[in-house]
Amino acid sequence: MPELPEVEVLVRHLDPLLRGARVTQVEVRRAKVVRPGSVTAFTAALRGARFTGVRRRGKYLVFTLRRPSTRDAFPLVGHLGMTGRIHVQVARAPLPKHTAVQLTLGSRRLVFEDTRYFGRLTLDAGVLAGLGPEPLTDEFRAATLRARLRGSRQPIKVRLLDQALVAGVGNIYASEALFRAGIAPRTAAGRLTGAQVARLVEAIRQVLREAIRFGSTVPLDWAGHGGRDGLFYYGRAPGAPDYYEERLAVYDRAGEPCRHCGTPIRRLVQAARSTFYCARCQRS
DNA sequence: CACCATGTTCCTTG
DNA sequence: CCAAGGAACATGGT
Repeated sequence: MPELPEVEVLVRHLDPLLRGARVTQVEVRRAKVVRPGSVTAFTAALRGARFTGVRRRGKYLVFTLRRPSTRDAFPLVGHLGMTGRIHVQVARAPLPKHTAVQLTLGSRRLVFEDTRYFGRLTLDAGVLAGLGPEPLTDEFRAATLRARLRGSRQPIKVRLLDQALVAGVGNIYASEALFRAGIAPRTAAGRLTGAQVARLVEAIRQVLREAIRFGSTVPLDWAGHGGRDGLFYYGRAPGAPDYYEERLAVYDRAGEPCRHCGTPIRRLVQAARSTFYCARCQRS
Protein backbone atom coordinates (compact mmCIF):
# COMPACT_ATOMS: atom_id res chain seq x y z
CA MET A 1 0.00 0.00 0.00
CA PRO A 2 0.75 3.22 -0.21
CA GLU A 3 2.17 4.05 3.18
CA LEU A 4 1.94 7.46 4.79
CA PRO A 5 4.08 9.39 2.27
CA GLU A 6 2.22 8.11 -0.76
CA VAL A 7 -1.10 8.95 0.83
CA GLU A 8 0.15 12.40 1.83
CA VAL A 9 1.26 13.20 -1.70
CA LEU A 10 -2.03 11.93 -3.07
CA VAL A 11 -4.04 14.01 -0.61
CA ARG A 12 -2.13 17.19 -1.50
CA HIS A 13 -2.85 16.51 -5.12
CA LEU A 14 -6.54 15.77 -4.62
CA ASP A 15 -7.46 18.55 -2.24
CA PRO A 16 -7.48 21.47 -4.67
CA LEU A 17 -9.03 19.34 -7.39
CA LEU A 18 -11.94 18.22 -5.28
CA ARG A 19 -12.77 21.33 -3.27
CA GLY A 20 -16.19 22.47 -4.35
CA ALA A 21 -16.81 19.53 -6.69
CA ARG A 22 -20.32 18.12 -6.57
CA VAL A 23 -21.05 14.41 -6.78
CA THR A 24 -23.58 13.99 -9.54
CA GLN A 25 -23.55 10.19 -9.71
CA VAL A 26 -22.30 7.27 -7.66
CA GLU A 27 -21.47 3.83 -8.96
CA VAL A 28 -20.22 1.04 -6.70
CA ARG A 29 -18.89 -1.83 -8.76
CA ARG A 30 -17.35 -3.79 -5.88
CA ALA A 31 -19.62 -3.82 -2.89
CA LYS A 32 -16.98 -5.26 -0.55
CA VAL A 33 -14.94 -2.08 -0.83
CA VAL A 34 -17.72 -0.15 0.94
CA ARG A 35 -16.91 -1.48 4.38
CA PRO A 36 -18.31 -1.00 6.89
CA GLY A 37 -21.61 0.20 5.45
CA SER A 38 -24.25 -0.63 2.91
CA VAL A 39 -23.97 0.33 -0.73
CA THR A 40 -27.44 1.86 -0.73
CA ALA A 41 -26.75 4.16 2.20
CA PHE A 42 -23.34 5.02 0.75
CA THR A 43 -24.77 5.95 -2.62
CA ALA A 44 -27.64 7.93 -1.17
CA ALA A 45 -25.39 9.93 1.16
CA LEU A 46 -22.89 10.88 -1.51
CA ARG A 47 -25.21 11.77 -4.36
CA GLY A 48 -25.60 15.53 -4.50
CA ALA A 49 -22.96 16.21 -1.85
CA ARG A 50 -20.08 18.59 -2.39
CA PHE A 51 -16.44 18.02 -1.46
CA THR A 52 -15.03 20.59 0.93
CA GLY A 53 -11.55 19.13 1.37
CA VAL A 54 -9.29 16.11 1.82
CA ARG A 55 -6.82 15.34 4.56
CA ARG A 56 -4.80 12.37 5.76
CA ARG A 57 -4.74 10.38 8.99
CA GLY A 58 -2.10 7.65 9.06
CA LYS A 59 -2.60 5.78 5.80
CA TYR A 60 -6.22 6.86 5.55
CA LEU A 61 -7.64 9.58 3.33
CA VAL A 62 -10.37 11.61 4.97
CA PHE A 63 -12.61 13.46 2.54
CA THR A 64 -15.04 15.99 3.91
CA LEU A 65 -18.31 16.59 2.11
CA ARG A 66 -21.35 18.74 2.64
CA ARG A 67 -24.93 18.18 1.65
CA PRO A 68 -26.12 21.47 0.13
CA SER A 69 -29.69 21.15 1.37
CA THR A 70 -28.95 20.63 5.07
CA ARG A 71 -25.40 22.06 5.11
CA ASP A 72 -24.41 19.00 7.14
CA ALA A 73 -20.75 18.07 6.88
CA PHE A 74 -19.77 14.40 6.88
CA PRO A 75 -16.58 12.42 6.29
CA LEU A 76 -15.79 9.85 3.65
CA VAL A 77 -12.87 7.70 4.75
CA GLY A 78 -10.67 5.82 2.29
CA HIS A 79 -7.87 3.30 2.60
CA LEU A 80 -5.87 2.12 -0.41
CA GLY A 81 -4.97 -1.32 0.89
CA MET A 82 -2.04 -2.71 -1.08
CA THR A 83 -2.98 -1.73 -4.60
CA GLY A 84 -5.59 1.01 -4.32
CA ARG A 85 -5.37 4.10 -6.51
CA ILE A 86 -7.46 7.22 -6.76
CA HIS A 87 -7.64 9.16 -9.97
CA VAL A 88 -9.48 12.27 -11.01
CA GLN A 89 -10.10 12.01 -14.70
CA VAL A 90 -12.33 13.24 -17.47
CA ALA A 91 -15.70 11.54 -17.14
CA ARG A 92 -15.55 10.02 -20.60
CA ALA A 93 -12.11 8.41 -20.22
CA PRO A 94 -12.09 4.61 -20.22
CA LEU A 95 -12.57 3.22 -16.71
CA PRO A 96 -9.61 1.35 -15.21
CA LYS A 97 -10.08 -2.42 -15.22
CA HIS A 98 -10.41 -2.84 -11.48
CA THR A 99 -12.54 0.19 -10.72
CA ALA A 100 -14.29 -0.37 -7.39
CA VAL A 101 -16.15 2.92 -7.07
CA GLN A 102 -16.76 5.77 -9.43
CA LEU A 103 -18.04 9.21 -8.37
CA THR A 104 -19.07 11.40 -11.25
CA LEU A 105 -18.31 15.08 -10.65
CA GLY A 106 -20.05 16.77 -13.54
CA SER A 107 -17.64 16.50 -16.47
CA ARG A 108 -14.98 14.80 -14.36
CA ARG A 109 -14.94 11.77 -12.13
CA LEU A 110 -13.14 10.38 -9.14
CA VAL A 111 -12.14 6.76 -9.61
CA PHE A 112 -11.19 4.39 -6.83
CA GLU A 113 -9.47 1.47 -8.49
CA ASP A 114 -7.94 -1.43 -6.64
CA THR A 115 -6.56 -4.54 -8.28
CA ARG A 116 -6.73 -6.67 -5.18
CA TYR A 117 -9.72 -5.00 -3.58
CA PHE A 118 -8.11 -4.83 -0.14
CA GLY A 119 -8.89 -1.13 0.06
CA ARG A 120 -12.02 0.46 1.44
CA LEU A 121 -14.28 3.47 1.27
CA THR A 122 -16.66 4.16 4.11
CA LEU A 123 -18.79 6.84 5.69
CA ASP A 124 -17.91 5.40 9.10
CA ALA A 125 -15.06 7.45 10.55
CA GLY A 126 -14.91 5.05 13.48
CA VAL A 127 -12.11 3.18 11.74
CA LEU A 128 -9.80 6.09 12.61
CA ALA A 129 -10.37 5.78 16.32
CA GLY A 130 -7.69 3.23 17.06
CA LEU A 131 -4.84 4.99 15.30
CA GLY A 132 -1.72 6.06 17.16
CA PRO A 133 -0.02 9.43 16.91
CA GLU A 134 0.81 11.11 13.63
CA PRO A 135 4.55 10.63 13.21
CA LEU A 136 5.15 14.01 11.59
CA THR A 137 3.60 16.01 14.41
CA ASP A 138 4.90 16.58 17.91
CA GLU A 139 2.32 14.25 19.36
CA PHE A 140 4.81 11.55 18.32
CA ARG A 141 7.50 11.66 21.00
CA ALA A 142 10.27 9.39 22.18
CA ALA A 143 9.11 9.38 25.79
CA THR A 144 5.60 8.21 25.00
CA LEU A 145 6.80 5.73 22.40
CA ARG A 146 9.22 4.24 24.87
CA ALA A 147 6.51 3.93 27.48
CA ARG A 148 4.33 2.10 24.98
CA LEU A 149 7.11 -0.29 24.04
CA ARG A 150 7.94 -1.17 27.61
CA GLY A 151 7.61 -4.84 28.38
CA SER A 152 7.10 -5.87 24.75
CA ARG A 153 9.14 -8.84 23.62
CA GLN A 154 8.00 -8.47 20.04
CA PRO A 155 10.66 -7.53 17.50
CA ILE A 156 10.74 -3.77 16.97
CA LYS A 157 10.16 -4.17 13.23
CA VAL A 158 6.93 -6.01 13.86
CA ARG A 159 5.81 -3.48 16.48
CA LEU A 160 6.30 -0.60 14.05
CA LEU A 161 3.64 -2.02 11.77
CA ASP A 162 1.04 -1.68 14.53
CA GLN A 163 -1.00 1.36 13.53
CA ALA A 164 -2.03 1.93 17.13
CA LEU A 165 1.59 2.54 18.07
CA VAL A 166 2.29 5.08 15.34
CA ALA A 167 0.03 5.76 12.37
CA GLY A 168 1.23 5.38 8.83
CA VAL A 169 4.45 3.34 8.96
CA GLY A 170 4.26 0.28 6.73
CA ASN A 171 6.56 -2.52 5.66
CA ILE A 172 8.87 -0.43 3.48
CA TYR A 173 9.46 2.49 5.81
CA ALA A 174 9.74 0.28 8.90
CA SER A 175 12.85 -1.33 7.40
CA GLU A 176 14.14 2.02 6.18
CA ALA A 177 13.70 3.73 9.54
CA LEU A 178 15.45 0.94 11.43
CA PHE A 179 18.38 1.11 9.04
CA ARG A 180 18.58 4.84 9.49
CA ALA A 181 18.46 4.46 13.26
CA GLY A 182 21.05 1.66 13.28
CA ILE A 183 18.73 -0.71 15.12
CA ALA A 184 18.53 -4.44 14.39
CA PRO A 185 15.00 -5.41 13.33
CA ARG A 186 14.85 -8.38 15.69
CA THR A 187 15.57 -6.37 18.82
CA ALA A 188 12.82 -6.87 21.38
CA ALA A 189 10.87 -3.61 21.39
CA GLY A 190 10.90 -3.31 25.16
CA ARG A 191 14.67 -3.59 25.29
CA LEU A 192 15.44 -0.50 23.25
CA THR A 193 17.30 2.11 25.25
CA GLY A 194 16.03 5.66 25.57
CA ALA A 195 18.69 6.82 23.15
CA GLN A 196 17.66 4.21 20.61
CA VAL A 197 14.01 5.14 20.82
CA ALA A 198 14.94 8.78 20.36
CA ARG A 199 16.97 7.89 17.28
CA LEU A 200 14.13 5.77 15.98
CA VAL A 201 11.62 8.60 16.30
CA GLU A 202 13.91 10.91 14.36
CA ALA A 203 14.63 8.22 11.77
CA ILE A 204 10.93 7.60 11.17
CA ARG A 205 10.32 11.30 10.71
CA GLN A 206 13.22 11.73 8.31
CA VAL A 207 12.39 8.71 6.22
CA LEU A 208 8.77 9.76 5.85
CA ARG A 209 9.56 13.39 5.15
CA GLU A 210 12.09 12.49 2.50
CA ALA A 211 9.64 10.19 0.80
CA ILE A 212 7.03 12.94 0.74
CA ARG A 213 9.53 15.36 -0.69
CA PHE A 214 10.52 12.81 -3.32
CA GLY A 215 6.91 12.09 -4.24
CA SER A 216 6.17 15.77 -4.57
CA THR A 217 8.92 16.27 -7.13
CA VAL A 218 8.59 13.26 -9.46
CA PRO A 219 6.03 13.49 -12.23
CA LEU A 220 3.23 11.05 -11.46
CA ASP A 221 0.47 9.69 -13.62
CA TRP A 222 -2.39 11.15 -11.62
CA ALA A 223 -5.09 10.62 -14.15
CA GLY A 224 -4.22 6.93 -14.39
CA HIS A 225 -4.04 6.99 -18.17
CA GLY A 226 -0.61 5.43 -18.33
CA GLY A 227 -2.09 2.11 -17.30
CA ARG A 228 0.60 1.85 -14.65
CA ASP A 229 1.18 3.18 -11.24
CA GLY A 230 0.23 6.73 -10.50
CA LEU A 231 2.12 6.59 -7.23
CA PHE A 232 5.73 6.11 -6.45
CA TYR A 233 6.46 3.13 -4.23
CA TYR A 234 9.73 1.36 -4.83
CA GLY A 235 11.46 -0.34 -7.67
CA ARG A 236 12.06 1.18 -11.02
CA ALA A 237 9.50 3.00 -13.06
CA PRO A 238 9.93 3.02 -16.82
CA GLY A 239 11.84 6.14 -17.79
CA ALA A 240 12.32 7.22 -14.20
CA PRO A 241 15.40 9.28 -13.46
CA ASP A 242 18.41 7.60 -11.85
CA TYR A 243 17.76 8.84 -8.35
CA TYR A 244 14.43 7.04 -8.35
CA GLU A 245 16.00 3.72 -7.42
CA GLU A 246 18.39 5.33 -4.98
CA ARG A 247 15.61 6.34 -2.62
CA LEU A 248 15.51 3.27 -0.48
CA ALA A 249 18.59 2.14 1.41
CA VAL A 250 17.56 -1.44 2.23
CA TYR A 251 14.03 -2.32 1.15
CA ASP A 252 13.97 -4.91 -1.63
CA ARG A 253 17.76 -4.75 -1.90
CA ALA A 254 18.71 -8.19 -0.60
CA GLY A 255 22.18 -9.13 -1.76
CA GLU A 256 23.10 -5.61 -2.80
CA PRO A 257 25.87 -3.83 -0.90
CA CYS A 258 24.94 -1.62 2.02
CA ARG A 259 25.57 1.94 0.98
CA HIS A 260 27.36 2.68 4.23
CA CYS A 261 29.62 -0.34 4.69
CA GLY A 262 29.26 -2.53 1.61
CA THR A 263 28.02 -5.58 3.51
CA PRO A 264 25.30 -7.36 1.51
CA ILE A 265 21.79 -6.42 2.61
CA ARG A 266 19.94 -9.33 4.17
CA ARG A 267 16.30 -10.32 3.99
CA LEU A 268 14.44 -12.03 6.79
CA VAL A 269 10.82 -12.86 7.41
CA GLN A 270 9.03 -11.55 10.49
CA ALA A 271 5.32 -11.97 11.09
CA ALA A 272 5.08 -13.24 7.52
CA ARG A 273 6.50 -10.01 6.05
CA SER A 274 9.91 -9.35 4.53
CA THR A 275 12.38 -7.27 6.49
CA PHE A 276 15.58 -5.90 4.95
CA TYR A 277 18.58 -4.79 6.95
CA CYS A 278 22.34 -4.46 7.14
CA ALA A 279 23.72 -6.89 9.71
CA ARG A 280 26.75 -4.69 10.25
CA CYS A 281 25.17 -1.24 10.49
CA GLN A 282 22.23 -2.51 12.53
CA ARG A 283 23.58 -4.35 15.53
CA SER A 284 21.94 -3.06 18.71
C1' DC B 1 4.23 -23.99 -11.70
C1' DA B 2 6.25 -21.50 -7.55
C1' DC B 3 6.84 -17.56 -4.94
C1' DC B 4 6.42 -12.79 -3.99
C1' DA B 5 3.85 -8.24 -3.24
C1' DT B 6 3.04 -1.15 -0.26
C1' DG B 7 -2.25 -3.95 4.45
C1' DT B 8 -5.64 -5.39 7.66
C1' DT B 9 -8.39 -8.73 9.94
C1' DC B 10 -9.64 -13.06 11.59
C1' DC B 11 -8.55 -17.61 13.43
C1' DT B 12 -5.70 -20.77 15.80
C1' DT B 13 -2.10 -22.02 18.79
C1' DG B 14 0.55 -21.75 22.88
C1' DC C 1 -7.28 -13.83 29.10
C1' DC C 2 -3.26 -12.48 26.15
C1' DA C 3 0.49 -12.65 22.73
C1' DA C 4 2.20 -14.35 18.59
C1' DG C 5 1.97 -16.60 14.21
C1' DG C 6 -0.28 -17.74 10.15
C1' DA C 7 -3.84 -17.66 6.73
C1' DA C 8 -7.17 -15.26 4.14
C1' DC C 9 -8.61 -11.70 1.15
C1' DA C 10 -7.77 -11.25 -4.88
C1' DT C 11 -4.86 -10.31 -8.57
C1' DG C 12 -0.73 -9.80 -11.01
C1' DG C 13 4.41 -9.80 -11.75
C1' DT C 14 8.64 -12.38 -12.13
